[in-house]
Amino acid sequence: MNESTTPYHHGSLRRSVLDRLAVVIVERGAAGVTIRGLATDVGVSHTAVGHHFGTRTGLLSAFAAEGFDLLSEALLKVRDEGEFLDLGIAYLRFALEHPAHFSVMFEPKLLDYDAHALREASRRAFSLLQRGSDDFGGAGERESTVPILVAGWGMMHGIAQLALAGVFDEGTLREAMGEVDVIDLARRAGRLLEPPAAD
Amino acid sequence: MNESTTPYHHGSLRRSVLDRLAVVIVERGAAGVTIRGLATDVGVSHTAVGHHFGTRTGLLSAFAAEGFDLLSEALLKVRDEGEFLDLGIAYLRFALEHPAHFSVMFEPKLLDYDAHALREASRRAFSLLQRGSDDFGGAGERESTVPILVAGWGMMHGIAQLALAGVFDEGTLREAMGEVDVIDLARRAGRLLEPPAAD
DNA sequence: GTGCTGAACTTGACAATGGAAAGTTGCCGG
DNA sequence: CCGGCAACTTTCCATTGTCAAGTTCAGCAC
Repeated sequence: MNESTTPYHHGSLRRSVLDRLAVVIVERGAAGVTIRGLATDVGVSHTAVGHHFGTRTGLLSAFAAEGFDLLSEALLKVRDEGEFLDLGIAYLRFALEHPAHFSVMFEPKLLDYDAHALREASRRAFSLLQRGSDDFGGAGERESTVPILVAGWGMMHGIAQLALAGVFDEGTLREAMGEVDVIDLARRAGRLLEPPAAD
Repeated sequence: MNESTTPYHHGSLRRSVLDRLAVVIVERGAAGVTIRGLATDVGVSHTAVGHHFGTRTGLLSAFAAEGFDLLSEALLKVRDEGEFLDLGIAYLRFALEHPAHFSVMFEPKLLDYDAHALREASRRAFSLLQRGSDDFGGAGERESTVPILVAGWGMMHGIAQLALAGVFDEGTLREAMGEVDVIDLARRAGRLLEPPAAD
C-alpha cells in the first residue's frame, strides 16, 4: 500500500487521478480536464489513465459515481433522526463541500450511464431522497409526497448550483443580502415550505 | 440582408452560427461543441467563426448572453399581472424551451463574464427576478424578501436542471409519478411555498 | 529458484481541435 | 475610380484523446 516513490507500478493510480481530478475541475471546470495533464500531474504516462478508466467519459463517470456515493453517505448520516429540511441541508452541504463532484454528477452528456457503478450509485442516492420525503410527507395524509420531494430537492439543488455559479457573490443580489452564509439562507428558504402551524 | 447562397460574404454568419450552436449543444452538450464543426455546418472556414466571436469562450459567452436576453423577455411577459409563482413557471418554461441556452448560462468556467454583453444581460435578468420577489413578498410586511427570492428561484432553477438532466425520466422516481408534466409538477411544488391562508 | 501469465504501465503514432498569422475578396463611401 | 476595411480564406502549429504494440514487474504454479 506504501507507494511513496514506486517507479513503475504507481500503486494507487486510480485514487491519485480521482483526487487530482477534483482539484482540476474546481480550478478549470470539467471542460478543462485533460487526460494528459492529469497523467503528468500524477507522474505517469497519459495512456496509463486510459488503462484504468477507459475513455475520458469513463473517467468522468467514475468520478460522478464516487460523487453519488459520497452523497449517499452524507444523506445517511442525517436520515434517521431529522426532518426533511435536514436532509435538504445535508444535500446542499454536500454540493458546497464537493463542488467538483456535484458539477459533474448532473451532466448526462459528459457521462456514460451504462457504466454499472454510476447507474447503481445514482439510484441509491436518489432512493434515499425519495424515502426521506416519504417519511416526512406523512404517507397517507397526502395523496402523494412527490410534490414535496420535488419542491425540496429542486430548491436545494437549485440553490446549490446558483451558489456554485457565483450568482450570490456579486451584483444587486449581493447588495440586497450582505455577507450571507448560503447554508443559513437555504435554511430560511426551506422553512417557507414547512406548514406554518407546525410545532 | 438576403443571403440564401452568397458565396463569399455569408451575410448573417453570426446568427447562423448561434442557431446551429443551439442544436449542437442539445445533441452533444456544450463539451461537444466544435468551432470547426459549426463552421462547416454553416458553410464557412473555421476561422470565420473566430473572426466574429473571438475565442471559443467568446462564442459561448455570446450564446449565454442571448440566453439571458431571452429569459428577460420571457419574464417581462408575465411580470405585470401575475403573482410570484407565475414568474417561476415562466423561468422554468424558458429553461425547458431553450435547454441549450439554459445549460450554458450558469457555467461560469465556460464563459467570460468580462464580456460586456453577457454581464449586462445577466444583470438585467437577475434584477427582474429580484423585483418580482419584492413585489410579491410585500415589502414592509417582512423584514426581507431575500429568502422568498432564493426559495422560489432556487426551486425552479433546480427543477429545471433536474428535468433537463433526465432525473425524472427513469428509475424509481419515474415509477412514483407516472407520466408527469414537469410544468404541472412544478406548479404543485411551488404552491407549497404560498402561505396557505392567503386568499 | 524458474518460468509464465496477466496486470500495470510505456513509447509512438494518428486524426481532430483551437487559435495565430498572413493573405484574399468585395462592399461602400469619398 | 480608388482606397480602406470588414468578412472571409488558406496555412500552420501546439495540444488533445484514443489506438496499437511493446515493456516492466508482481505473484503464483511447479
